[in-house]
Amino acid sequence: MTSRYGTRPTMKDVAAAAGVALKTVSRVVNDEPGVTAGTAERVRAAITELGFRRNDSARLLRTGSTSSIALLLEDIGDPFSSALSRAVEDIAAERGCLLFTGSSGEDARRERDLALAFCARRVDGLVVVPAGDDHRYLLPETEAGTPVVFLDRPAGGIDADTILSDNAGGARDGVAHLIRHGHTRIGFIGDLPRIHTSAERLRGYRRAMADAGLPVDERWIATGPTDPAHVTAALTRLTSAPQPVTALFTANNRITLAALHRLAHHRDRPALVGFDDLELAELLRPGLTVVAQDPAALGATAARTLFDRLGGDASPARRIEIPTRLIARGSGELPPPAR
Amino acid sequence: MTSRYGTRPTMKDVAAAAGVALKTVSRVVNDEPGVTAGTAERVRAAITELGFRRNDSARLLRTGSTSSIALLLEDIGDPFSSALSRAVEDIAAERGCLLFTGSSGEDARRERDLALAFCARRVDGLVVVPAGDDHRYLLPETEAGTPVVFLDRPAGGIDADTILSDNAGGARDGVAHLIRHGHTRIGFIGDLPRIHTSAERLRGYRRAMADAGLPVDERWIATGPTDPAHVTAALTRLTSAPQPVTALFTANNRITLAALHRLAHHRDRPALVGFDDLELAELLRPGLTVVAQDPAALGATAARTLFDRLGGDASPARRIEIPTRLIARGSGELPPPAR
DNA sequence: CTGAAAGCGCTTACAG
DNA sequence: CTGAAAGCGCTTACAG
Repeated sequence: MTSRYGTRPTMKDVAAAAGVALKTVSRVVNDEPGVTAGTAERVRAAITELGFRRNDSARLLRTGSTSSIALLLEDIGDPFSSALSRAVEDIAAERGCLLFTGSSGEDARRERDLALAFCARRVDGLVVVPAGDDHRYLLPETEAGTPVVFLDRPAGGIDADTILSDNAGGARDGVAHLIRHGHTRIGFIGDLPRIHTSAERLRGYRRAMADAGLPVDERWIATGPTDPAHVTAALTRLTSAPQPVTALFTANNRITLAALHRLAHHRDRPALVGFDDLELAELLRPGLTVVAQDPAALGATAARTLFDRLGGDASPARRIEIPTRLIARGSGELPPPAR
Repeated sequence: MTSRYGTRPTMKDVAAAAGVALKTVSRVVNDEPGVTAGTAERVRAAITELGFRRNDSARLLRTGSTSSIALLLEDIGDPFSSALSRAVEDIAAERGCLLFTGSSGEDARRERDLALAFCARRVDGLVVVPAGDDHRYLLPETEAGTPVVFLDRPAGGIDADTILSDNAGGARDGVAHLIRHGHTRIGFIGDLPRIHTSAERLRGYRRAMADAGLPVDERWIATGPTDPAHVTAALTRLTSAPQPVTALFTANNRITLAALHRLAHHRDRPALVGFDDLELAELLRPGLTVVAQDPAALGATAARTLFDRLGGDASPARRIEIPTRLIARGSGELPPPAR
């Protein structure tokens, strides 16, 4: 143990200790053929004695690939992002790839800074959950051969692989479910309409209503910020109108949560279907009926697409929609009040 | 745009294009002084024209630090791990550090492989949520100057900074809460006792009972695997004995979840306090009373400790306990049945 | 089977 | 103000 604190032995040190050339050490470390058993033994002894461990960053600089990819999320701390991460990590691990993760916090500027920082590290590829809507800043990177796959939301200004949930189809299914249970006046509470997922879910709502031949009163549709105060206000407006809605479709988990809080003390609860599943949904009374996304499939598909590109797939950019699943647990099967 | 696909321009290319030396390009890229405005302008033009972006991996090889740290979790996909990640990422970002994350899946072997892979990349430091109980494999790394901070569970065979929840104190608070509400026969359902957090929480249970002068019947204590089947069996045993317990302390979120499922159809529900908070806990009827950990504080403290070490702090290894918080919502305030 | 030289893309240390 | 040389820790390409 001669290593001074903070100084690591290099192949050069090992070579000197074993009385061989650098290249011979490299051969032993990498299990390359062409080293006598005796020489290899001497080298291994020196490696153990010095506590040598190969510097992979140096190795990878020479090699050209970094064996790492980056995943840029909205917020690694939320359950949806973390489920995506796990799926991406598993696929990366199969390929011997390490994973950088980073959170944009919905800030387009931070998304850009992080993405470019990852590219500057020369990650082999990038999976991005977009925060902003202009991704032309990534064009030089993709042109230089760093593949980028967009996840959960579409990118702007760049033609690249995109993996999305079937937002419109899922919302349509959820609303159709409410219609099947006798509802005709159905409210929609959603996020800002400029957000792609939000617009798609609203489209699904309209489609379900149209498919059933039901008219839509525009006052039944509330889009805007998803903080509890706004959601609560929208909910009150929809349920206390002269002709109140008898059912609600809440278009994401934050909205569903706020609505549940508001409805907890509500008599004559409207039926409710939410987009996104929640942890204790089946333990509520009534159980919460949801349109669940499949984050594991989203993440895995994004990662596989990325590795396909790294493997040389040069076909046109793909756009893949992952199906959602309706889980009926009670709240979506409440009948409308008898008139 | 002369970049061929897959080939990135280097400082050498920029230098040639601008008709200057490599070093001058470096100066411009790094905003170092000592370049005339005109020269700098020529260099910048060449950078833009070629689409040059500095290779930070190469830079960092020369510099010695990688400006990255790694966080090794049990499973990035679970809410506790992801909350830790976010906290660590925020502190790392303040320092301009990128974050590798990886999941051991509770497998000691995988923990080791991942930790050493990160060390081989020469991350500046490592935060590890232990899966195994022998971490001597990290001794050469810490000796070589790579600081390691252990999080959520203690390490084995290595003297290093450790950040833990106050598991014993939290469990004691939860059980004392049940005692204050009139319970004397209180069941404990916990994980395998060889797991540190599990043993500590059991210790807290015993302490609360002893502090109140209450005897403990060993049949009230069930430790073992935390799959729903085992938990349900334990629960049935505890609540259907001749002298059943009137209250339960469930020692982690998986156990609490399984217990809630089992109790949903139960008349004369026992009071319940769970260790770990759950997302919809306050919307249940009764609301779920919990002892909540503070993953944000755990992660932030671990990351700060790591950066203290990187900043040169060479004081003895620290062991920091983060307080828990009792959140009363109803289930823990149910009285024992009148006799 | 073994090794000396060149190079991955940068920064450091020094000279003009 | 500018640059030529050496070096970070490895691998590649080639020679003996």
